[in-house]
Amino acid sequence: MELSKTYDPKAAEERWFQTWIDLGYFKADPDREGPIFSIVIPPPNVTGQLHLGHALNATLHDIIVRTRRMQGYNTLWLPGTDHAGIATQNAVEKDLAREGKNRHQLGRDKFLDRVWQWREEKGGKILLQLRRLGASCDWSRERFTLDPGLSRAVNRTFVELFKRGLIYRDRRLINWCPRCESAISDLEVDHKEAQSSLWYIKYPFADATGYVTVATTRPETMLGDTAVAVNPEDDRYKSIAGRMLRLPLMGREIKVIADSAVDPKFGTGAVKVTPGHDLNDFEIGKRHGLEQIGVMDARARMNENAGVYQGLGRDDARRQIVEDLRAQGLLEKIEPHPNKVGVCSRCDTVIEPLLSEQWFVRVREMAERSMAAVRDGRTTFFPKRWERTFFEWMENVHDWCISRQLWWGHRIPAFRCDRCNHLAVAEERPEKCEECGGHDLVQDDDVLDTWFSSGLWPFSTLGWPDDTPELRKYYPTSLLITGFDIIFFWVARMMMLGLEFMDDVPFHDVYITPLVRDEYGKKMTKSKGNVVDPLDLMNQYGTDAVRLTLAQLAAQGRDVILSHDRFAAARAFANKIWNAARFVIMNLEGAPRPLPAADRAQLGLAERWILDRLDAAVREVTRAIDAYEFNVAAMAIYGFVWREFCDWYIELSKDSLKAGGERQAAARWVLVMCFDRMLRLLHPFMPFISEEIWQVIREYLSEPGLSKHLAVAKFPAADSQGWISREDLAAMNRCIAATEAVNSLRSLLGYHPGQRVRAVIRALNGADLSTEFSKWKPYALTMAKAEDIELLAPEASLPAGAVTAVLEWGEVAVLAPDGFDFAKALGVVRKKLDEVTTHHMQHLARLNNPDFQAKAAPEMREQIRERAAELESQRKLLTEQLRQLEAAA
RNA sequence: GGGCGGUUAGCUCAGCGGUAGAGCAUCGGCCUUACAAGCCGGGGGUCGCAGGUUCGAAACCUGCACCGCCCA
Repeated sequence: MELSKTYDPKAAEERWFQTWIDLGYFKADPDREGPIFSIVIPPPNVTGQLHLGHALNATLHDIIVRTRRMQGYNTLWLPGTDHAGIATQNAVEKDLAREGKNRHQLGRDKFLDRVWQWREEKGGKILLQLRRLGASCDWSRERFTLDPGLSRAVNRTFVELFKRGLIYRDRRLINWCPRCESAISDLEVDHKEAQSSLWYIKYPFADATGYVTVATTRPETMLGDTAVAVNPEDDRYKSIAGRMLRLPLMGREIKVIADSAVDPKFGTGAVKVTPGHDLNDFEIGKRHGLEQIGVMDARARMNENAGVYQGLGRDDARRQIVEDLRAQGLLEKIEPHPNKVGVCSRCDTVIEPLLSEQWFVRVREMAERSMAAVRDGRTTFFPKRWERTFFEWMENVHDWCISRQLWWGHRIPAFRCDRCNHLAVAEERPEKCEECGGHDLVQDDDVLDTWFSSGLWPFSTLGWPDDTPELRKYYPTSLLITGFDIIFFWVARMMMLGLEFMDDVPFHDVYITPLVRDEYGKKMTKSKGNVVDPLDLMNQYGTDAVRLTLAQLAAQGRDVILSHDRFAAARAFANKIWNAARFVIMNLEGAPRPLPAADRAQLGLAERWILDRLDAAVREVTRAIDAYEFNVAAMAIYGFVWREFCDWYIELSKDSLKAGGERQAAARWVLVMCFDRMLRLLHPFMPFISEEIWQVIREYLSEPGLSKHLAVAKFPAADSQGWISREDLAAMNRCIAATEAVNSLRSLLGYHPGQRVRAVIRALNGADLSTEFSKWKPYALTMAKAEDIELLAPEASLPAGAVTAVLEWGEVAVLAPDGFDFAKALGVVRKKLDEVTTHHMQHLARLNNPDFQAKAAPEMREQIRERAAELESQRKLLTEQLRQLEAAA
């Protein structure tokens, strides 16, 4: 097969993904034997578009999933999306608005039809994008939170929690988005810095004997005031506690109360209390039995409790109220005041704390169980420190408001009897009222928070509440990979609900991915316009290169900062592998298929060395993946492929390949062997190019039961016997060091790259390297383009007219060309001498330090002593060398 | 206000108690038939600052500065 000169990612990407799917490689089979590895995708928003966070997340998922699959695990990676209540409803409402319509005109059923239609046409695009990335999910098991099965799980959960007394209904102050016209959870409120004002308002005493000035950031809510509060320790106000005030504009009488929650340093130290519109005031109100008056409606317009202001929006009301207070002489002053306002994380509208009747989940006990599970290590976070974040939130968790005043979502399974007002909570609509037997049952209008259904994801997707083989086999899942911003929203909910309903944690490990930032370290957001589209990157660099780059950048506990250079480097790497493959394949021309295995006892030093290096890479990559050190794994493969296999072994193999016979056969076998295992190692990171190449290599392999595709081939394991002795490994390292020294000298001496040179080597301290030298001399000759390299006797002197490099174990000298200006070499030698001298001094200082002698570990003392001796020899050689150069120059 | 993380070569990051590393970029030399998305070679860092612990600190402790994030 001919391979083109550069790698074309497009062709391979299109070819293989569909093949893998068609052959069902990614399908999980609960009946299969083997250890289990299961993972459910953090369901992206059905409205979502792939961004780099998803791309990173999916890449890491795929790396570990492919690895486990190749390692023979019974593997499940289950994909899907969530219905994203507010986001999706917003998207469709926007479409409607463009047509000049709104959902109320359509009515609930028609509107829902429309959302489903939208979902069919535009939703779930992100899953296609994940396929493009190569995600090896079991696509036949794709789930959606509003699927019938998952909806049944939601109903069951709701009813059960209700029965267990963990779901209740209550009227309290909740975060209300006046644009979405729905309650939202604390977590869906973002706090934004705003430059606001502090209004100082005079509240006259009811008996007209003066006034108290209160400071407020929200004058419009004063219409709902039911008290003014002061701190009981505040001497300024001690005398007025208990007196009555007349609320301006409204005229009703309110009391001055003392409550320690009041901060005497804020404003005047006296604050208005509005239990109907402020969470703190709500708490104060409860303590003092104050009335709660809501003065706004669902769209944050003033309501019937707002007197003459009824009908005004809250901003207009504020202006009007301030105006009226001013006119009545009750506005003392206005001060600028930086303030944090809560806004809806979905639509940026300022949140209104609103009194309303909602459904809540009591989470305390479930939170305790979740924390215990993490404390016991039944679930472990990577990196570990995120456990703290998890605990902090769990410890301070409030009951979870789960009802949303939306249409798109799971409708709450609660039914109210029109006749007797009895409320029944049931999975299915009851035939008749269990109290009065009436037939007019009205289902609750509200739907559930999307996270309520997402919280069931690890088991609802596996068939719960039915006892399915999937559920039994794949729950608890092995691993969850997600971003830290989701720990509260989702991880916490899954933990609570998993423990509550499955009596076991939903996952054993939680890997928290880094956050992806742009090249300037800024968070990518649409509003900043610095969003990089992963699909553009894939088109530009190839999917494999994007994946490898993301893996390389994913260091635990750090943000990922994008760099185009890194993507380009990964693309270069893909090309490097491609060309290495071309080399190997060209040299297999005429070789038998499969190749006969070489006799390992007959393998040369270089062959045993590269096989050993490969094993080292296999061990390191395996270890790193197990530890979720994706960057380390990626770099280990990169280093092996490029620095060891390509730079050294391929070059060394050329002589053997030319030699023909046994040597050629052995080199071919080693090349194929290395390439095969290298590709297997690489496959989880770069699935497309590895499969593309492997298909060609495969014909030369003779493994029993060899799979048709790399996607399901066995992941490599290091050879148990080992390929090389300690001595031979050291010898090969000396070969490499000597070669590098010769090349360095070639460059210093100004030899043309093609020109052959003569070099000599002399071991330090009388060591005899003659045996090993005979083994590696041919390699050094090739790699250093040397005409000859001679190993000198330890006592022999170096030839005149040569320049020397000093290594740890000896020196290497290359003859200078005619007319070489030796002065050029002086700088290099001086620098080296300085370096060695400095180190030598440091070592001597330590050895001469009595404390070091007394306290350092014996092995350390020995090590330093040896090293000092080595440095001293080097110093002598360099000094001598310098003297000679000075004489020659 | 409470908490977390970061600060190491121009850039992006490893290293986390005993000779300061990688990749990219940069500079010099090469079109050496696998690869110029390449090959060979070189330069480049008082490891944020100040104390402390230690025979020994980039690493451990304390404080500070700056950057980023989370929670209130």
